[in-house]
Amino acid sequence: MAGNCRFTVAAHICAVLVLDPRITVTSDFIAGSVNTNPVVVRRILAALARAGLVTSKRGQAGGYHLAFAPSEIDLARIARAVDDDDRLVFTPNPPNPVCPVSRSIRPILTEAISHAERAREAELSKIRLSDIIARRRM
Amino acid sequence: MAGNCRFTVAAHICAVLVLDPRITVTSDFIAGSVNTNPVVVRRILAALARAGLVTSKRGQAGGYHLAFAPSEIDLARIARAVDDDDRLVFTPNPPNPVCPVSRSIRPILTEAISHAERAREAELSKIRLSDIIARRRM
DNA sequence: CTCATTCGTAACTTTATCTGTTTCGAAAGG
DNA sequence: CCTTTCGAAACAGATAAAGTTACGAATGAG
Repeated sequence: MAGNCRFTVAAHICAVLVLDPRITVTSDFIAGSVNTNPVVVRRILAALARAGLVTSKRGQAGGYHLAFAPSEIDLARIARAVDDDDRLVFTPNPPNPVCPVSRSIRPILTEAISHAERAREAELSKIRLSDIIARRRM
Repeated sequence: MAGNCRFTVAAHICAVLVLDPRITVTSDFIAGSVNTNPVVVRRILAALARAGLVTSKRGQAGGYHLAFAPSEIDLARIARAVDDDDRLVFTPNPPNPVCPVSRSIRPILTEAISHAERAREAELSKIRLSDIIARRRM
């Protein structure tokens, strides 16, 4: 698996939190919707909380809330919250200083990849939680 | 490691092949530039050959050639050749049919991710091998 | 105050993937 | 014939993700 499900699970979790914003939702309830373990859900929610997208409360009647209106949270924000910032894209081996390609290719590719990631994020930012809720089958 | 170095290594390999298109380059030589094992290089080259981007010849004076002019190969083409098509983005667990979010979120996210990937590819396609060679330090 | 509930987090297992390596057969040519 | 070189399988080690167990800390109900 050269990837992970954190982004889609995080989006799913956020969508559940939107369903009825008045209710404090427990990780146990969300785990039922996502069909996984509550600790897995709490791990994702911890990342979302670190990014300021959700708030949490412990104890009885505790659980999670969205920190923003559904129209203020887009998919790019969710992706940034749960995606690993420094994914390995270059071999850890040092470049061969004798080879002209080796000497110069990294900054060129770094720039290209950075532009590509920005384009990807821009596209994800077009979809907001409010759009997802509007399009769901009831 | 939630990722791999195949794309950057593949781009590096292609750039080496461009250096002098008259020469048939061995995986051993390329491995020296990339600073890794020849078998690793051949694995990447096998993917590039499957995509039709390079040709190979066995035996003495054997090795690899680009199948197209450097101006006809862009980074998106290289990425498509070596990237896993069906990366895991959804949890393998079945959706919970009782939950309205669970029932409807996958197609919505699938579409959003597909648009985002298209935007990423479009950006990568702007850089061609000829651009990379033109920008290298000699 | 006590106790049940719930989050926060660490630790561990299982599984999957990537990279590197060894090995060997097949093709190609000197 | 024999060296070179690719093609591909097989394996080890490292890393990461997902799931699970466990337990402490916070919170509020009674």
